Amino acid sequence: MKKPTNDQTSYHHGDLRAALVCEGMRQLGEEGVGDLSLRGVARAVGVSATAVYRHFPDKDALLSAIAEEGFRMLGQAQRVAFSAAREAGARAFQASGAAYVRFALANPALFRLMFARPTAASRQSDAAAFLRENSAASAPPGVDRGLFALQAWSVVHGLAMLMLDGLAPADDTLIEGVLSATLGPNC
Amino acid sequence: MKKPTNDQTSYHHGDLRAALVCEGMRQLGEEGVGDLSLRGVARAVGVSATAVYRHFPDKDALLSAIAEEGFRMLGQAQRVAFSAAREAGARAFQASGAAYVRFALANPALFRLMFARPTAASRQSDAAAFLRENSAASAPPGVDRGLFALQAWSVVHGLAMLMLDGLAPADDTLIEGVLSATLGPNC
DNA sequence: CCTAGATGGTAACAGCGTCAACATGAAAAA
DNA sequence: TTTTTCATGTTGACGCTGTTACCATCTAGG
Repeated sequence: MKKPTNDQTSYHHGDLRAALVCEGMRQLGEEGVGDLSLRGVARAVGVSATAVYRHFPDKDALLSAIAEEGFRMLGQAQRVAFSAAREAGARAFQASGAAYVRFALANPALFRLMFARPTAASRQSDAAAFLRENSAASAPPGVDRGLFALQAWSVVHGLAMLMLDGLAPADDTLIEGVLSATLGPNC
Repeated sequence: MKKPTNDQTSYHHGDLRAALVCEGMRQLGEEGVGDLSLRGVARAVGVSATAVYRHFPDKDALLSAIAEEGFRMLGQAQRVAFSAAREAGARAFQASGAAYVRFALANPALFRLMFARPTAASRQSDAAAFLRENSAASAPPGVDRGLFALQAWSVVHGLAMLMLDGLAPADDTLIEGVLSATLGPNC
């Protein structure tokens, strides 16, 4: 058979690496980052703990892989929101910012994991690239593009974190309000 | 003797709780949050691991106490920067914002710990109170005070996080630039 | 067909957070 | 002063964790 088998009877798993990342992502949806154990993920996938080491050098690498997948999801959420906006330009950019915050609120543990690691491969992430590219469309004239992008990113990231910590109410109207105030009243 | 003894010979420690928080804070300055173990802190203080449980119900409580101390330090850093500013009002408020970011950069692991826990007693923290109180002085007229405070907090918090993760260069000029752009050009 | 290498499992290690049971000593009660 | 009490510290143990060394199995290529 050419396709990888998924039978429980087969000795080899087929695509264990993907299964581990997937299961890890799933467990992040139910518990916090601290409750995520290498052994637990392996157990859930139905494989011995040490099998993980055939695909990841250590636990941290597995977490990084999960985080990387998270960044991919976040980037896509931003792009979807951007495209879905009726008007292009500044308004669409704000929509992508709101999507950023909403993603964090919808996936608290994952979002925390993504940014909780200095080791992370988050540099030059998908989400970051999106922000840098599209912020220019919304930057007011005469303002440094890079500075504006960083400012926008800071606001959405900070707002997401504060709402995640319960330091600000996770209110959709509030998100729009803060973003409008930051990105300029011309929205 | 009326004073608590600090001799290594004495069975009772004197003020173990404070010593544990202090040592935990110290270790946070050298390693990451993940490398901080209850046993390790107890060992460094020269006490058995289970002695910790006379002062904290579990490890999480110890971490929360450390975080709480961190919030106290952060609040003070903001107040100092605010007072040190020559002009009062908006300019001083911006200075306190810059102090917020610099505190995060100076104490990366501590800052991460402070905000990495949904369980944290970070609600109604010292730093938060300061922001809410003093943001009014800098809010442009006609803008909702609460919204402005949240926006300002989001920017400094997000900027701190991004710089901590290496997603933005930890540049002092950059901090001032982003803050100026956000808090209004009237600074 | 057979062999080599990728992918899996077993057993064991030290370290972790935590609990139950016991020891100590300082301060209140006698 | 003597006695008792109770907060504080210790020992030993349990199950769990990440990780390693070594062995088993399957599958692809000669």
